[in-house]
Amino acid sequence: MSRTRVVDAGETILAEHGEASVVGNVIAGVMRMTKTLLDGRQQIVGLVYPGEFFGRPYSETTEFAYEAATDVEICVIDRRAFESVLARHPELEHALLLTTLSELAFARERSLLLGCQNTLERVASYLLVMLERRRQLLSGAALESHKLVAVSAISRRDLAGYLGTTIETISRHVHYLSRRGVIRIINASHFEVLDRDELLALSGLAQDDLKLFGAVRVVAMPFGRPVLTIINGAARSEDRVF
Amino acid sequence: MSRTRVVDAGETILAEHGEASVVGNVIAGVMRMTKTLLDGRQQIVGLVYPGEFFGRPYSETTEFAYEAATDVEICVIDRRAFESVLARHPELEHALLLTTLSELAFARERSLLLGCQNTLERVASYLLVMLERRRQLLSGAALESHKLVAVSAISRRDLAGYLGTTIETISRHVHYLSRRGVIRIINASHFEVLDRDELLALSGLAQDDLKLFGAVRVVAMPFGRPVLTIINGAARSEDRVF
DNA sequence: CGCTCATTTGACAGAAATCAAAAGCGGTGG
DNA sequence: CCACCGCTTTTGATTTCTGTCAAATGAGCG
Repeated sequence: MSRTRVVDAGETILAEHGEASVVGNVIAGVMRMTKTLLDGRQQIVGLVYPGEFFGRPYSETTEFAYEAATDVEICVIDRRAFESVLARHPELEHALLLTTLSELAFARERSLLLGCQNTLERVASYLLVMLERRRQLLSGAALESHKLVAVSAISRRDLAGYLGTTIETISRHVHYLSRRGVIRIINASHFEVLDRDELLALSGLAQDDLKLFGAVRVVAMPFGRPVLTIINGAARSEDRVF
Repeated sequence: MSRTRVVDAGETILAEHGEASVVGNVIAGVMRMTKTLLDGRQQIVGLVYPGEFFGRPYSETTEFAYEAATDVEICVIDRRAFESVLARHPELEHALLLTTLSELAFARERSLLLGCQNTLERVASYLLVMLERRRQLLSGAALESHKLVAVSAISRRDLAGYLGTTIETISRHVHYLSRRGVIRIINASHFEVLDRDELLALSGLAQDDLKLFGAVRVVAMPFGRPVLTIINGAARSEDRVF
């Protein structure tokens, strides 16, 4: 029922306001979800990481575009076929509900970021999230606590689009954090976090706000080759529903 | 299993990062969902209108506060009791999934508003949404097309919090729209839209973006007294699942 | 009628976008 | 191995938008 596709960076998988023909999940690489204003201004409303679900079930059309932010390997299935699988497997539909509820909480968390954090706070928040993501991917044992490296998988341009700012502003703030000794710049996409507490303070977020990033974000789907499944922050590999 | 409560404007129904003890739906009035930064800055991440569902199923804690933006009448049920109802009624869980998917699309639409629309565009977008909401509530026959009145149910302060701006900025833009003849100010919360096309142009949104506001937002829950149920823009009253 | 609170209007300041130029980085080919 | 080219990132100067502070006006209400 499903098939694997490799898509080059920049290619569109589903167009904005187009037919919601397929759903699927990302195997490798990162997808971006974008919305565009009439004059061309564009906002990245979400990023889809390996193991995560993408697409729009139960709708004929998409609300935003799904594009490859990096070269991606994805597994796709016809949307209607997927819906009929869900109808036959309530436990899978339940899993999708849990994922969607988490995504919703996450999307609303982003309202806080875009609505009332300044750009320095946004950069700090992003670094904290990248750090958290990395800590989850590496299992507890493999993670040396003194090597707190935040890795940004996407281009600076996409990062700016995601944080609702510009590449210039991000550059300035990253270097400001470096000068203050909060981070060490390894290269344009790798940052060693020297003072996580300070970064948290600079983000303006409450400790509890970061818990959100450890929630269920991945739902193992009944198709595709095994992907990393993350459930409540505990990483397990090689999970497969069917 | 459920009970009706009346809550005064300003009261908190569920606290941020508190126990997600109950879920429910709004019968009358408007609730706001808020998140607060450590220094007190606050963002309204969502509004809950009559007939709409609120609360956080399948989580022990809330990600944001639910407060009464106006005096509200709500119907509440213990969260765990609700979850067990869902477990026994897959069709209800399915309905909740559809609602959650729509809410998610809506939350992401708001990322566009907060991330790359200027404050005038946000005000224009809000007026268009209020107009759309009103057109849906009034059935086709009752709606005189030449009376395009956008009604804001919430205080100016809450509106500012929702649009990620200030009351002063909103005031300036509303009066600018009035001077340009795009709207007529009836009073602080009622605006007659004189030129909907111009408002749409000023919002920067594509026509299709507004369709989103006509999607399923209400799920009839198996408790509470009958509420107005809106399904795909068609208003029906007195619907009840049980 | 006067009180309180919300809204409007004005002046000003600060944050961040924009525009422009320089520097850095990576790949290619001589 | 090094020079060259194109692209991304960084840095600087300037402008614009919008938030902040403060005062005036208006609406609602006892």
